[in-house]
Amino acid sequence: MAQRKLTSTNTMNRDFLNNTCGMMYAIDMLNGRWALLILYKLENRTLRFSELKKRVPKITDRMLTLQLQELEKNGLVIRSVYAEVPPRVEYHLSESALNLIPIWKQLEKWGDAHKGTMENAMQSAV
Amino acid sequence: MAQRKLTSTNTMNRDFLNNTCGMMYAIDMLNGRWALLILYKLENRTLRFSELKKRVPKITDRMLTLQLQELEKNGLVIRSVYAEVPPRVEYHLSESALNLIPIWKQLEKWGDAHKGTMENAMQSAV
DNA sequence: CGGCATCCGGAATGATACTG
DNA sequence: CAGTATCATTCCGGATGCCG
Repeated sequence: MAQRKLTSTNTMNRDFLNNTCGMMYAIDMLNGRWALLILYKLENRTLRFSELKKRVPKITDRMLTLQLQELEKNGLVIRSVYAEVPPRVEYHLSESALNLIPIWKQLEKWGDAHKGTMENAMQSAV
Repeated sequence: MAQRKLTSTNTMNRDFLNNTCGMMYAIDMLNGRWALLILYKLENRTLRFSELKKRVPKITDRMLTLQLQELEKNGLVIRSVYAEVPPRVEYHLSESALNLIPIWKQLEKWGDAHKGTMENAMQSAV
C-alpha cells in the first residue's frame, strides 16, 4: 500500500511526543492540511462522504479518504457504514474530538483578531 | 534563494482562507512541523538561536532558521540582533503569539487527557 | 456512492559543508 | 554564534482510472 500515512510522527517518535507534552501529541494528531477543516465541518452534524466533499473546497477524493482514515485512526472521527444499495457512509466526531471544539472556537477567534495584524507581514509572502 | 517558503497557502488561496474562517487562517500561520514546538519553547522567555536549538530536539540549523523566518514573517516571533563580537540573536514571542498561549494550554490539556484514549488507535499506526 | 491503486510533480525536510 | 548554500531524500497531494 502506497501512502497510508498522511502525517504523524516522521521526525519525532512516539516516546518523544509523549514525554514532551500533550500539546505536541495533539499537534501530531491534528496535523495534515485538511484535518482541521474536516473536523470543523463536522462540528455539530453527521455528514456522508460526498456531503463532506462539497463542504471542503478543492479537496480531492483521495485526500478526503486519506485524511478521514487518519482521523478515524486517531480516534477523532467515527465512520459508520450502512449496507445499502447505493452504499452510504457517514462520519461524525468522536467524544475526544467534541472536546476540541471550544479550542477551535478560540483559535478561530484568534485568527479573526489577528488577520489584520498579519496582513502587512503576509504581503511579502506572496 | 531556494526555499524561502516553509508552508502557507499551497492549495488554498488567501481569499479562501479569509472567507472561510479565522481558524484556517490561524492554521496556515501555524503550519509547519516545528512551529508549535518553537512557540511553545518561547512561551515565557527569550532565547537565542543555539538555546532554542537545544530545546527543540532533532531540529537542524536549517529547519530552525527557516521556521523562525516563517514565524517572524507571520508576526509571531520577534527577532533581535545584537552587533556583538560573537554575534547574538534572540527570539521572543510577539503580542499576537502571546495571545495564543492560553489556547496551547488547553490543547496541551486535551492532548494529555486523550493520549490514553488514542493509544489503542495508535497501535495500528506503528 | 464511496472508495482504492498507480503514477508523478512539487513541496517540505534532512545532511553536509562553508562563512561573517 | 548564527546562520547560508547546495545536494539528496522523503513526503504531500493532485490526476486519472478502476471497483464493489
